Amino acid sequence: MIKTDLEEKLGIVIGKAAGQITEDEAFVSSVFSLNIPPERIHGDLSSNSALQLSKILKKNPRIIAESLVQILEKEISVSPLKDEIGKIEIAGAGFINFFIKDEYFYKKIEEIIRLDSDFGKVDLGNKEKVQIEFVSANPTGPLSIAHARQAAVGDALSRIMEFLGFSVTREYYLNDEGNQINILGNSIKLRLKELRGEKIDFPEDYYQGDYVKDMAAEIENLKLENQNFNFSEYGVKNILDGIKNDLADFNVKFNVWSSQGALSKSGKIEDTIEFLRKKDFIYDSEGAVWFKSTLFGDDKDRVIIKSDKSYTYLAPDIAYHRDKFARGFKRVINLWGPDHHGYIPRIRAAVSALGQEKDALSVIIVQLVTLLREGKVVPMSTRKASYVTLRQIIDEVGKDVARFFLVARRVSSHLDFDLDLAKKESQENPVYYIQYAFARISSILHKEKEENFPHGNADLKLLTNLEELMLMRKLAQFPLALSLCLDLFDPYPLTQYLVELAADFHKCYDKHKVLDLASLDLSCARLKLLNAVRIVLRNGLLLSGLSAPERM
RNA sequence: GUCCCUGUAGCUCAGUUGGAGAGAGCAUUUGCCUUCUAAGCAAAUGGCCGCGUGUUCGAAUCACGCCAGGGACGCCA
Repeated sequence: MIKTDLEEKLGIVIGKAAGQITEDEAFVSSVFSLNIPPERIHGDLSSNSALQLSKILKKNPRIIAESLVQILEKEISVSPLKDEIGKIEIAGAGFINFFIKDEYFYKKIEEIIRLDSDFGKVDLGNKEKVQIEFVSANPTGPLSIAHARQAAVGDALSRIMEFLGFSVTREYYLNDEGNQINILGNSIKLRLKELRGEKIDFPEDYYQGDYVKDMAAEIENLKLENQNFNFSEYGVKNILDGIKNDLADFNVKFNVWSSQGALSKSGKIEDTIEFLRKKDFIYDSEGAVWFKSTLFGDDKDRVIIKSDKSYTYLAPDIAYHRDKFARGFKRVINLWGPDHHGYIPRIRAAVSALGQEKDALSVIIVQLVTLLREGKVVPMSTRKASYVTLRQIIDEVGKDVARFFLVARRVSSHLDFDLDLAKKESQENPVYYIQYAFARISSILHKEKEENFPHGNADLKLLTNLEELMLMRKLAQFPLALSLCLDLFDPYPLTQYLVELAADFHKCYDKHKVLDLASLDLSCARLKLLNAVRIVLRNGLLLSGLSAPERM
């Protein structure tokens, strides 16, 4: 969790004070937390230390709070904190509330403007190499709304982690061999026959989508088929191009596309199995080869080579994960759909067997999206092709609306995406609420250039209205929102924060006119504040993968 | 049967990890543009936080048990 300098320093002082009361400093330093109180009148920071201590000391929390405050006031008066902390109050059951002096926030504004696009950047990652693998949809059909959610979440998370000092590689694992790919090739072949007038019987488990017919038509039109024509290869390449194109239009980029076919050819699967066999994590039984995953907490051992000598999906996947760590990643994050959740103990076992620490692998289950049209559930199945594609979503509701919608909720939440509602509400969509704030500021700053308000050295002390003070406080909380995203491995707290920031801005905008030649000094101070708001809004929008339009 | 996710306002969802009168957006109702973008602001209405028991000074939050919805439990990928 990121703490501001102020919180850090204050935390130490509270720890000391609590230590004096309990005579056990080591214990108390971990007990309390600093929070933001529910209402402004309660101050800017709140400590529950007295409530926590009352548990151990078996005394009335308010009495403990009073002794704590006495010590705190004394300590603070002789420390640098005296310039930043104002009033200290006891409220409620025994909360100790701190009021931060406005000077602290004026300095924050200066800091934001100075750091600009770097504001909020805290080096938590120390350039640690992190791999985030997401989407990884099989190249047997276009991306669906479920993939879109993974794409939006994975991309935003990557941006945030990069911003917080990690060296992030975004990777797409391409399952470009095996049964399903053969079926894809056969599906195209059969559609081509059909196109040429042959009577065919199209099996139910073949790919039913129109894109298969389209590919068949292209093969026919361009006369691509010859003796050695590989339908599967053609299908994979064609579909993959479409996937890449869709992702690019969704503002999602990958650094590495990993091919399972290439992995097979490299011999790394055999090497990995050999490695595990030497460690005695492998045995033969019933004509198959098994991985002793129970040694590492799995329910039962898993087959990696079937009795027909072909691999199960697990074999290349273990090799793939071995390869990830061999490439130097200290932390590997997989975004998977909920249908893979039963697979987690297996792959965790494999990673442990490969000699990696437990927390080197994080698996984030991105819950399903239920797509609704006119209030009815749209069924999703790649084989049956009765689903809505990412492309359609982008075309129908727009990239920003879709991305915001997909990223603004906890990944562990099931999500209802009503297409008609999304379109209908697009006028009132929260993403526009945020972008509108940015556009309004841009407009003022644009106008200011014509009229020339010299706000570079403006006196921020002139900002004393409640709305302005609230806005400044919200700006200072930006790093907190980012750190929450990192703690949860989920970008939604950032979008939440941006809505709040935009709301504080709109309130301020509505009440206080910025550009007024009659009160030049005040105008300049407000311009400086707006500049800081503009910077934070822009940083936040970009980290969420959303655009920051200057006009709307 | 076992495991995972979810259950909070009419709808979609937050609730900073156990704290202060339960919040936001949409929907409904009512005000506010001769002034920097009304894609905005202000206000009203709306709650057995799925149900029960327990732990605690304190529970939407933790534990246990139910109920409901979704998903996973292969020598498929």
